[in-house]
Amino acid sequence: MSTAQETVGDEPQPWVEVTPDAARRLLVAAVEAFAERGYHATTTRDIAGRAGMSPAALYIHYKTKEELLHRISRIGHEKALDVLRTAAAGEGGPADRLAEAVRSFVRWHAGQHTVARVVQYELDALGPDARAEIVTLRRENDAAVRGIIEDGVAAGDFDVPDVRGTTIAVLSLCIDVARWFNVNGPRTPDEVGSLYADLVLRMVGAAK
Amino acid sequence: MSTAQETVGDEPQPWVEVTPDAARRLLVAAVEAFAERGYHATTTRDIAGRAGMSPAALYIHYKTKEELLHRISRIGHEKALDVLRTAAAGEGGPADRLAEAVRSFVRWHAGQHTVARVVQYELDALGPDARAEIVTLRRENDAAVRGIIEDGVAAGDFDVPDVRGTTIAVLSLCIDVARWFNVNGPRTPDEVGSLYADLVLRMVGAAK
DNA sequence: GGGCCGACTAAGCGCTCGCTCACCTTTCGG
DNA sequence: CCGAAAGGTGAGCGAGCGCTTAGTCGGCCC
Repeated sequence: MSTAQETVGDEPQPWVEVTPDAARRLLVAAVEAFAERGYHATTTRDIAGRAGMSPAALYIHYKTKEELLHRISRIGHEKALDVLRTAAAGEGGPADRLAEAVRSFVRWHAGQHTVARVVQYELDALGPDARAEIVTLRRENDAAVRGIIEDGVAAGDFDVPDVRGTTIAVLSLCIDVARWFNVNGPRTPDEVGSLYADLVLRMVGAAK
Repeated sequence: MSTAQETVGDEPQPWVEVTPDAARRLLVAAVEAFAERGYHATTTRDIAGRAGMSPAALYIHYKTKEELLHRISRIGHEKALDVLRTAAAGEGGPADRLAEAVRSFVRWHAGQHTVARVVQYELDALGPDARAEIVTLRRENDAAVRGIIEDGVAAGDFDVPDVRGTTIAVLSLCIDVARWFNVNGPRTPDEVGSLYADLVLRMVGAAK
């Protein structure tokens, strides 16, 4: 998944797998619109307009407005999960791996906060089938983080009385970055990632 | 604000200040509907129906659908802020006060997660004036938490390299409880509150 | 008992929504 | 040079939206 050429300069271009070009432009426009106003407040006319096309053009590439959201959600979740798993599978002890996982997961949620907002907060607008699929992906996030924490506890590096609860808290902390992060704020995604990695190591009682 | 009789049995009835009775029933119905489906996906017919009234009845008590959201947001924020401030002004050292603040703030967000969800995630549906008013209330949350952390640092009880960043993280952690908390899940609001109080004390490096 | 006033409803207005359809261009293999 | 396929447009349909209006009903003061 990360093998494709996905960056141009230092700006991530996470939609190269969406073809043809018009379909990608529509999808990028939808991400912007959904993140700004929410799924239900966004009109198909608005999406098409941002992509420089007529309202009818949307229906050549997508069956419904909901399909757009579904595609965005699936791709977004897969990207985030990929980022998390790569870090979780890295070298070093549990503390290093947890720190790196949090750092990169947070960096993604801050840097891609428009996508992340759509992915995290518009889930309920999906129908039952699509929602079920996304929920499955989400559980894998949980499993990845819990795995590292369990490793740390087993190795005696962490002191965590409630592994499941702490896992939820760590993920919740990272995900909520998408809600409050502001591009014009004082912090870069990198800085937030480092701060949060430090905070999470404290939460799990990582030995210095 | 907390002087009124606001509990019946052990269930909070946070809307006693809304009169007359029909206006309160509409507001409670709106909270349920907004929390379930989101503001934009909720229709005035749905709200009125849940309150057992005709669609037109809504407009006798509220000028617009947005006024309903505004009222809910303001009251909800005031309640949460009240809970937080009461704990922050309590006795004991910074660690005790921070733990109690987190415990009760989290308990509120879990127990009242329908209200909290509306309050936290539907802010953008408000017009500029109403939003500005709510943002002001939110900053007071921030100030309350930051105050305790600064006290702890000054007293030498906490070890916090980045006070502002840590404040954001602590509040973010508490607020996000409203998103994931599930009444049918394994944890009570009390249990989540205690878990989170412990995690936050670790985040600020509170001396044992 | 009569008149008034606040609470509520049935009906529906004007509008915008998601989506469709008839038609127009461009591209390209044979 | 032709015909089909792919990608696009302008106009507009049916539905459902937020909200209004005209009128009904019941309680209350004189």
